[in-house]
Amino acid sequence: MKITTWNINSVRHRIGLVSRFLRDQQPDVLALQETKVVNELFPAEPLRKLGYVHQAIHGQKAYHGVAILSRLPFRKTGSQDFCREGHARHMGVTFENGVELHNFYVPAGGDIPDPGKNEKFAHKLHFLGAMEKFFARRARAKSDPVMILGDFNVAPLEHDVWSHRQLLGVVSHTPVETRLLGEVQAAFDWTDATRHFIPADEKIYSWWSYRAADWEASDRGRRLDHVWVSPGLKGALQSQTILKKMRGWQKASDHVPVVVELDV
DNA sequence: ATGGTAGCACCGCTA
Repeated sequence: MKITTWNINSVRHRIGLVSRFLRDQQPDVLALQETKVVNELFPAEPLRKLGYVHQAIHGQKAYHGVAILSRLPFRKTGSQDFCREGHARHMGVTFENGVELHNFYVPAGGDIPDPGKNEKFAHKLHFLGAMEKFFARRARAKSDPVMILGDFNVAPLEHDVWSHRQLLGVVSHTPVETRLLGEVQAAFDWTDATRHFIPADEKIYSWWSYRAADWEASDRGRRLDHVWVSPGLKGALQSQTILKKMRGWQKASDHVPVVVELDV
């Protein structure tokens, strides 16, 4: 299975880029975040024509929104309420081969890393806590084939950001967030597919701000997008790729896709 | 220390 995740920052604005990506990469599955569109206006038809006839979409007007597009049929689909604000931030599917996939768009959390002063940051911490609880309590065995992916909006490791020291106080890399994401990871013994293949002391990013004059020259990125697999799928990991060059495409999203191949 | 860009919806919000 070739599985991909991409924060698209408006699927309607970038439907041409999505099509190009699907033609180039031919993934079995594409999980999108920030689709920014209600289900009725989701561009289902062009994606169907490319072979992605199985679509589990969960959108809302203007903000957030997630979708799972697949060439492989689903046995089951559904979105859980991890989000106390009622945002469209999760979609889950189970494939016919038994692999279960959860697509998350974790709240960005605003600018001030203090849950007492910033309600958006409090919400982000609550959402991560809900993820931790969901996987800590779930009945399904860790030996089962489960994966979670998406825009987690947290860069957990020192070399997931361009400057660990300068970002310790910046939302996405604060100790409270990285500790909490670590608890989510420990709750199901998840393996971080990117770091399974890329050493922890090597810098790697999936997001570069739109605000840089030259994103590539300054290279002040962060690794916010993740693919995690259960202990039952760890042995099936074949490769991971972060498609940095796509940040340079015309009309690019500020995030690039993460591609993971599994032998299942 | 500041402000820089982008998308959507509406003249601000979220990222």
